[in-house]
Amino acid sequence: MENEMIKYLSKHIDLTDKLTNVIVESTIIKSFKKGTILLREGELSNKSYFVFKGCIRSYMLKDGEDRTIEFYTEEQPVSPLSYETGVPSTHYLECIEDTVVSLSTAKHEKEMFQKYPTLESVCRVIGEVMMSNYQEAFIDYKMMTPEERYTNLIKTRQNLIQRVPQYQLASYLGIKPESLSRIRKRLKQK
Amino acid sequence: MENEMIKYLSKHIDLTDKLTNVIVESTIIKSFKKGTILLREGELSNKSYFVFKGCIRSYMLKDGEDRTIEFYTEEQPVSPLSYETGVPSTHYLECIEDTVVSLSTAKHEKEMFQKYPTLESVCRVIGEVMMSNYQEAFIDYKMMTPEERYTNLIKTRQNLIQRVPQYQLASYLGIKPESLSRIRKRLKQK
DNA sequence: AGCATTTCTTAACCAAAGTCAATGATATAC
DNA sequence: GTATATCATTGACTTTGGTTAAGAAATGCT
Repeated sequence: MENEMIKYLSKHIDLTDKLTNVIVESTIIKSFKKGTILLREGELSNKSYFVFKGCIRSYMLKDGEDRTIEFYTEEQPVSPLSYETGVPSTHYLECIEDTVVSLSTAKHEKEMFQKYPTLESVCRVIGEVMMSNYQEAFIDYKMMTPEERYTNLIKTRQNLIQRVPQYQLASYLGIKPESLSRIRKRLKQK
Repeated sequence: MENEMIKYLSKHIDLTDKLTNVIVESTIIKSFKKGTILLREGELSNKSYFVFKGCIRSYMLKDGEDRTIEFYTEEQPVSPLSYETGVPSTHYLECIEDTVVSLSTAKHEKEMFQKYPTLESVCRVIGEVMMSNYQEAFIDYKMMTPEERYTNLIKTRQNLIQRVPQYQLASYLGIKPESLSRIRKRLKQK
């Protein structure tokens, strides 16, 4: 399991053997059953995750409605906003499949950063890459129509479409389930 | 001018006097005339900016149309995606007013990080806060209708509405100028 | 397996944004 | 200061998504 995490980190920076060991040894692995809520609205989080297997969905309630913010699947890091800012969470984190993650706490992370400054560099770089990805996702969202967003999702995250219920996909795409149904119908006719 | 930058950094972390001095001394200040293009599609950028005065607009061309991604005004940092990733830029950076910025290059930044590791901490923390803000902006965008986005903009960035031409605002809100016109009309009637 | 619940699709109708085209209003250039 | 560009508004019409309600399909539970 840890190997996947090292593989992920290595994509962004050259890890020394020593650092690799430190990471592997201090990694805590946890499993959660489908349906487990990892974080609720109003709660503080001091945990961040790295998904090895399964899927975590982040969503919020607006006007009583469930709106998906993001799906985190294999090899994706999950760091709740309130992890960084200390502000109570506005959104939920839910395992929508049986999920295996590694877990890290803010305290533990801080200690590690002090012991191994290169690790902080790693995290800064990764943070910046995540930031870039996020910016790009936002831009894409803004530039595309719902239909384009759906066809784009088919291209970029084909597996999500199989794994995730339509109504969650719909809210992820910023539309109602009925509209997603219509879009699918429209596309079939082409 | 540098004071504003120190003020901004201090919001996120306690700066030592020494670090403050280092930052002030190594700051390069530049002025650009309205209309100056700082970065073009396809170019690589190794520069990041911090806006003291004026406004930088980032936009891209999609189907020959000019779509605004973001407006950067006083006290906002601007770091092009390609600054981090080394990938040619997909978007433009344009000064839509006479603009004064501080400038930092990737090379200079790297040197500074090696000399002053705390500075890297500062940047990591700021990066994470920016990431949070960005995530939140994205979520807001997804959760709101165009009309809500416009009224929200009035609340949060009133000055933008005065400074920026309607058609740029429209593309920033993800709609056509005609629709923004209609939204404004609708709101007046209330 | 059989029943209940949840999720997905369809249809009719409404509201809002896109499109196209024309007209006013502002800026900008000369 | 006037001519010219650009930008903003308006109107008629189209397209697409939201809403509501119904029924079909899938899933869960005992």
